[in-house]
Amino acid sequence: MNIFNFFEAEFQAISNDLKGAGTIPETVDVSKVVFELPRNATHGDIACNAAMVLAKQAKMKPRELAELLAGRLAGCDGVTRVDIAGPGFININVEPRLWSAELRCILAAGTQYGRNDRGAGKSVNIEYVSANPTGPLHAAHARGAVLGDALAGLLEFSGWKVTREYYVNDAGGQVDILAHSVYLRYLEALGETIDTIPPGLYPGAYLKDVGVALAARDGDRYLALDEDKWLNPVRQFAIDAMMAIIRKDLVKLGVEMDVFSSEKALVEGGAVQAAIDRLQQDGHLYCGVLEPPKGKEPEDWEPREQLLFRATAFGDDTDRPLQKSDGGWTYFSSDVAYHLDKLERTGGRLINVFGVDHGGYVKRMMAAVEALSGRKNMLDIKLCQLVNLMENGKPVKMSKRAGNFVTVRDVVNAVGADVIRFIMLTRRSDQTLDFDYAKVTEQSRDNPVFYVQYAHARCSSVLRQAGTMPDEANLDILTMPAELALIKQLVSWPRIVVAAATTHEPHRIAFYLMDLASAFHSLWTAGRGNPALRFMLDDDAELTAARLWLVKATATVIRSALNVLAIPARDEM
RNA sequence: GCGCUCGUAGCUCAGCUGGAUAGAGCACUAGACUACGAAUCUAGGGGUCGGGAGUUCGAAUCUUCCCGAGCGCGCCA
Repeated sequence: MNIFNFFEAEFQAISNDLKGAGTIPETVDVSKVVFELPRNATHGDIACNAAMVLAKQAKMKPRELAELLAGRLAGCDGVTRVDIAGPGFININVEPRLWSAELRCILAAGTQYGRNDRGAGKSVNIEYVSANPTGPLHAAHARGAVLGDALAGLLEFSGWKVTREYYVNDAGGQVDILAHSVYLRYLEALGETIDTIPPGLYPGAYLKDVGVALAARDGDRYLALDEDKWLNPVRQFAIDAMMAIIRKDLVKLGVEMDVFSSEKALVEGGAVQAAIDRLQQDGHLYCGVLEPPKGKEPEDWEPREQLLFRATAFGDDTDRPLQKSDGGWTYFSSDVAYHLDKLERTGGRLINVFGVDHGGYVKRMMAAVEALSGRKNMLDIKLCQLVNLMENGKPVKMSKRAGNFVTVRDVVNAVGADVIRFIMLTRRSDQTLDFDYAKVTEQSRDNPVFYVQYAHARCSSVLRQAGTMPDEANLDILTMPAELALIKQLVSWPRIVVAAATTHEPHRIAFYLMDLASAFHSLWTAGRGNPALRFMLDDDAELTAARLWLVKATATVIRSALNVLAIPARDEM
């Protein structure tokens, strides 16, 4: 039993008791009452906000209610003192044994410590990366990849049934351009001289290999054909080649998708028409003329009547067109179909990880999912800000026009997947992030990956030197402030998981790991100045045993948290 | 013009969905080394949380209006 859950359960009993006695009304809602570690350690071991949260409902003054509750809480097992402070905080001090009991839970659970069942086995679909199949993943894609993947690990750790999904935009104009670009390289492979790649086509050298491979497989059969004859096979070949590259890049990053969904298959299977029929039936569509956007009117704007989705009924700023002037579907309408497909397949919630450049797309997608599902909050969209690649503080130059950009593969080869996975989570996802090659491989406090891994390596080092672990230890004797500070940090892990999972914010795990590492490094160094604080003591086998278990628990929690991020812990640096 | 994401220490950023005297790291100052028990740690100075108004016991957090930055705004995806 988690110490916080213990007090929450005790509080539940106390409030029921008070309700029964008529001291507080039956209707009082205690769901916002929390027991937590106070920010300031001088405020005791555990703080409770109940008096402030419930004062209005109970029609009592916060301090008065606090007095009442404090009296009851003082009677709970292990409580040594209860104070009331500030506007009505109830600060509880407990016997150290309550903390060491938690330590035993950690050791019993191993790296499963922190897991919870909030998801209750329900399905959630996370769509991320979904880069166009027109080239290798570039560095900016890595952030979305890591965010989505960490989120997936986090939600699994919280009891959700997670599907990791990549949406392949293999229909539409971009892949036609790809096909034309590859066709040029194909001609080149067959001996024709290509001076310059015409503007509008993909100039990247990575397409040369694709042209060569196409020539090797199919020979010169497309040479004399008209475009409408070669376009389909060349396009398919190119898309397959690009997706093979992208999958390899993802594997290098440690990302393994469960599902790759094809836009082309969706469209050809009639899913768009089906989705539109569905919206039509439910009365969400109409034909109308859109106002041009104010302030920035496109030069070629022509008012025209078109099929529109009534997105404004679901909070969007304007209604959204579903059909292009040439009669084809807009990207939005195939995306509507795709989200309907995901809703039906998943039978649960959806999460999309988008780049910031798709920010303007969020409202209409939320609107569409609400219209399709008939429910709010079925879709959460995480926007991923830009990554600035740096080398010793200076931006890395990239020339898009020449087609040479820094790829995910380049970065993985330079610094390793573990470093990328961690560093990408050292900022909130909606904050821009500087990724400095030099700094992220530095072996110092400046580099959070190193700092965390080093803490784990130090734990391993101690355990190595100790040899075998003592079978039993009296953990109740771990009572020094620095020890208790570390234990409290360890005990926080399950709550971090819950908070990060419910807010869909995996960066909290990275920050937690840094805090935990800091608490451990601090305790470690304390032993330097004061030999009595060392983990292994020649003259005190009992304390040594207890401290070894503390070290073991620390390593366990670090490993558990790194596991969620799919980063292996290291035993040596 | 409208919308989205932001604005927190000199710099880079957290802030547990409204809680206590707003926290870290870097840098700066002063200290601690028998190197996997110094790749680290301890202590110190440093703030009008962009600005105004509002909501309430209580606001960095919620509402609203300004200022500033980035992104987006039918027939690209």
